[in-house]
Amino acid sequence: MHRDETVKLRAPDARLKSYSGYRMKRALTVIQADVNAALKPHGLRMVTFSILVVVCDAPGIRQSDLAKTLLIERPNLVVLVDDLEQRGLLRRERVPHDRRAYAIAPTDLGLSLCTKAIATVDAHEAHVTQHIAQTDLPEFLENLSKVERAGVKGA
Amino acid sequence: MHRDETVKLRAPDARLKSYSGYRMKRALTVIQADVNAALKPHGLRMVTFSILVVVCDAPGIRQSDLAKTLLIERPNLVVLVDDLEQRGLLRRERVPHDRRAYAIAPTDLGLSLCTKAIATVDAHEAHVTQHIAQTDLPEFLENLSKVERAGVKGA
DNA sequence: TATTGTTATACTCTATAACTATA
DNA sequence: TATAGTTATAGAGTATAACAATA
Repeated sequence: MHRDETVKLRAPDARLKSYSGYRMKRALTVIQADVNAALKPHGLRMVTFSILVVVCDAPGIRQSDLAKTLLIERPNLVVLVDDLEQRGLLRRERVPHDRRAYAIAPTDLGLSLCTKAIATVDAHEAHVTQHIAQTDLPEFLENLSKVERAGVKGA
Repeated sequence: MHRDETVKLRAPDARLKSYSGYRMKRALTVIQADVNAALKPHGLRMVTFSILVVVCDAPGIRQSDLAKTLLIERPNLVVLVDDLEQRGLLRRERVPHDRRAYAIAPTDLGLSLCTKAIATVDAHEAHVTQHIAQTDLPEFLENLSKVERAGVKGA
């Protein structure tokens, strides 16, 4: 075993750690796998959970507004809504005065699943942020949004 | 135009915004597209940049340690290293006393590209964090690592 | 038996062009 | 002309099983 030098060397990614994008990617990789595992019993992933929550919170939202809200390209949203619709969690209804558009609304099944899934994700969120002081949490969340706003799409 | 109600309504994703994973995903989507665009002239993406930086910073690192460091599955790393090797940016060298392993080292070309790419990404990082107070930045980065450590893989 | 690098594979995510039907 | 939803497609990212060579 020539490799264990006892002396603790500088981490190979020490330089990368100065980049917020690198830290964010690592953190997200870990907790997304985690939340997806937590949502699996509900038959949901992080994306489909997000869609369900928005539709339950803003029933009748247009599909295109849903895409804009979640930063999902419209073509990619189609199959996701298809999936949730086929499982009876939400419905595509026609918009009265615009026959191009669809209003997305939750079914009773969708609403009840949403409530359960939210409880699961809330518990998970508490776990994820356990090492951050409660008082620092709002600032942390706000800083994440500040980073988002600094991107080209937000500027 | 029946839809503009003048009254500013609650954002449809208001509830989702209480989740760090949701905010992180949004922020990362935006800035990753941004940094990838900035790295494109160098022929690099965020992943390949990360690999190059680690290899330049820890020349001779084993391929498997590189994978562990960057949270990349070994099979997925192979093609990435292939790409950088074929472009003459790094080399696979044999490890003296373990003929299974490869030590990855940068070429002169790789070292010089790395220097240039780091300058690009440093400038980009300054832009990304422009809305965060300088004094808050270390805490923000540390909180991202705290989230990572809270994940199953780190606990 | 375990580990290193590899191949093959599959599923998800992201992004763009182009079509249709409406406006 | 422009927009909403859709189809098709391609490129990335992520994950697992299984193999050969070596420890």
